[in-house]
Amino acid sequence: MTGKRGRPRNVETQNAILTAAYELLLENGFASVTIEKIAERAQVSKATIYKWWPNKGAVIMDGYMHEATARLPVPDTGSVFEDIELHASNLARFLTSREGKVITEIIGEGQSDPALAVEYQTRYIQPRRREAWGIIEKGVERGELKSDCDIALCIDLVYGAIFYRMLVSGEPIEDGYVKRVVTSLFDGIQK
Amino acid sequence: MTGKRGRPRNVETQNAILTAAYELLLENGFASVTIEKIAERAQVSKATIYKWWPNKGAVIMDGYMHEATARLPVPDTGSVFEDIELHASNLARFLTSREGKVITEIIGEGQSDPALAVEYQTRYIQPRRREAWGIIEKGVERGELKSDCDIALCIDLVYGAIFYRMLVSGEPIEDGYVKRVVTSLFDGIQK
Amino acid sequence: MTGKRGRPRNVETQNAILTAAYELLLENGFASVTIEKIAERAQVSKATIYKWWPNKGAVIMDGYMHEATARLPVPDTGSVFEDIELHASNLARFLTSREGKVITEIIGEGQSDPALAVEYQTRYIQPRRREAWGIIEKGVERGELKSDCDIALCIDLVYGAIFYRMLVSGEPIEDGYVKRVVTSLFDGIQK
Amino acid sequence: MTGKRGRPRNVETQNAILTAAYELLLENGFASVTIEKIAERAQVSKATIYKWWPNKGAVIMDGYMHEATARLPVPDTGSVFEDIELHASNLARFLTSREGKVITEIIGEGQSDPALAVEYQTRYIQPRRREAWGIIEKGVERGELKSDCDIALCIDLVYGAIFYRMLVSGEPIEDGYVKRVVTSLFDGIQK
DNA sequence: AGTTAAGCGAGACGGTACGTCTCGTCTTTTA
DNA sequence: TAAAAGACGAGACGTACCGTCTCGCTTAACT
Repeated sequence: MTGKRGRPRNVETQNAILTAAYELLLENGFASVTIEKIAERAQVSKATIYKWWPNKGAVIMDGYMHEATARLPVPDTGSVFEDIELHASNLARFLTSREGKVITEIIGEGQSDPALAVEYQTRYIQPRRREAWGIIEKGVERGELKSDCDIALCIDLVYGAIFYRMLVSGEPIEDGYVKRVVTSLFDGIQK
Repeated sequence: MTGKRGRPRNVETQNAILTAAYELLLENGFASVTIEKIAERAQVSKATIYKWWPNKGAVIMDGYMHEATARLPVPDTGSVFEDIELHASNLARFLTSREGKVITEIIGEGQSDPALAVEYQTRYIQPRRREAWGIIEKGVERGELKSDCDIALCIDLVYGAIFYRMLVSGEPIEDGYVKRVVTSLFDGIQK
Repeated sequence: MTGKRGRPRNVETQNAILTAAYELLLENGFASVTIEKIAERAQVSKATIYKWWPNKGAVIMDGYMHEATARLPVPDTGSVFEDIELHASNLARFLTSREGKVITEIIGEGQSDPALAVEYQTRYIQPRRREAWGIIEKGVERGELKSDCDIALCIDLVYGAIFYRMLVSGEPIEDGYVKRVVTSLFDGIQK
Repeated sequence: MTGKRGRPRNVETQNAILTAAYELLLENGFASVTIEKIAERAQVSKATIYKWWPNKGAVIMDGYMHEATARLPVPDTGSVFEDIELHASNLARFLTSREGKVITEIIGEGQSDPALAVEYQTRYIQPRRREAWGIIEKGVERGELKSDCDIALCIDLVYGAIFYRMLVSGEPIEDGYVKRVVTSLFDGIQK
């Protein structure tokens, strides 16, 4: 009775939409991506897009996750310090790239669109956090970090500093910045 | 010869515009504020608005700075730890308020609008940073903090963590969070 | 071997479509009947409708002929005057009813849809004309009317006046109108 | 206070819209005229059209009245018979022309659009009726017609027959048809 | 006092995108 | 093999804002 009745969804169509959305995103930035332009480029009817996504944010987010390039490897050198510095540096480098700029725009849009915020949190931010969590956990197990170390908090501190520069203060993330962040946190700043 | 010829600018008009912009901002959020609605509420012609501001972001930013309530006091207890914890807690409390939500929306919009980004950086973020800078500087002078302490970095770490929760991870800023942030940073996390 | 292979055509389906079309027609008027709504109400696929009818006009016309209520009786009192007056009065009364309104809408649509026009002419108008023709013919045979009477023209005059009020001038067809029409035509208007 | 405030309406714009509407009407018929196409051809924003007309029917009706060619002269030969026959023949000839076909479409559309119906009745049909009224009235005054002649009814009969052929029965209006209509009506059909 | 330049409200306008609707076609599965 | 379910491209709908552009009126400073 149930199962698959009717004409099945055309995967080509979906791909065309997501690809078009991503291309436009890279070309012109979030603000000037339009459902109309996506439809035109993907050779697709607007109605088809509205059938499968509730709004612009959702299509773009999906397009981003669909097209965005390969996952960065999670480092495992045997040293928490080096691992976390590598992982955070990779993030910083990515955020300043053409592709990375795009997720800062998505995050920006998410400030006025709770549904979009949930999307990027679960699909982009949390996976990244889980990687960092594993790195730090191993550091605790190896005895490199205090045994009562609050891992979530450490993540907030390191990655917070990077996002803060990108999203809030606008200052550039110069060479060695991440290393200084991690050093300060590891050693503490108190005399 | 140049001087002031013609009818002078009406200050009432400017105030009406800024107030209307701010009210709409609080009522409906950044995304649904429009120049058209501002003009209607302020009993002002759209052209008048466009004459004095280049775009929506600028009016709203100005409206925000014009109306936003009293400055928070900069604490000075004699202890860096306590001062920075108080200052950051005030910020955190503010950001989670109705009024504070509004600047996260402005920051969000700034991700796709460089001019707006410059505005909130110079008019909101940098003043806050200067306050924090003063607090930390005094801590260094008093010998509470390492003498080679990188003050800008410390600010990034503390305030970055808070903004990160607000803008990026979406996790709530629970009671005691700021204290834990400052403690971790002061003591370091290394064994 | 050829005969009837596969699933046979379902008569229920046809009825459901025609009934649905007619119901929607009565409820909302011609303009807001859509193939989509017919399909939904008849629990039928749109493709099935398109398989059997070329367009909306055709389904509605068929639905109308399928469902429209009993034929009016053709009067035969022995007097042309009375017969034609009765027949035309019946038409006038019908045209001003809920159901009758519907065919004026169909005729209206027919002005931009030649195929539909042919349909209602052959299936509705011409049968009515043939009835009138019979009535008048008898009047000629009985010697009540001039022997060289142009029957088609007489029909045009009587029924034309009624349709003219309905479709063109928009004036109501008040009591006694039809009688006055027939009287004027029988007696002539010349002094 | 009242009078002319704000930028005045651009007459060129209105003309462009009405002309475009009329051209499209002649080219493709009522059914395929589109607000979108009118806007495109008139180099005008859709919003401007919607500002001044409530719907497609209204623009087209206005376009028709704006562009439609010169009024036909009202004949005055001294004979009612000849005058009415001329007047009705002119109408018949017009209705079968390219331009005339267009008002039968408008009348058709009016069957599902009461506002449009009121428009063409007051702006097209009633003026024509008033002309015919004058012709017949003079005939009564001259003693050519019965003194108790119901003028409105006479108009219904003559013009009704013509519209009936155009809108309802679909039969062509051949040469001499109008003369036969008027003759039958003048002489009566009764023996 | 008269002239002149600018401020300003009202509102028209071309343009662009929105999200919805219906059309008519096409592609599956089910009976 | 007929039919339902339903995906799909096309394209019009009517609405909302954008940013620009007349208008005509006001208001002051400069003649």
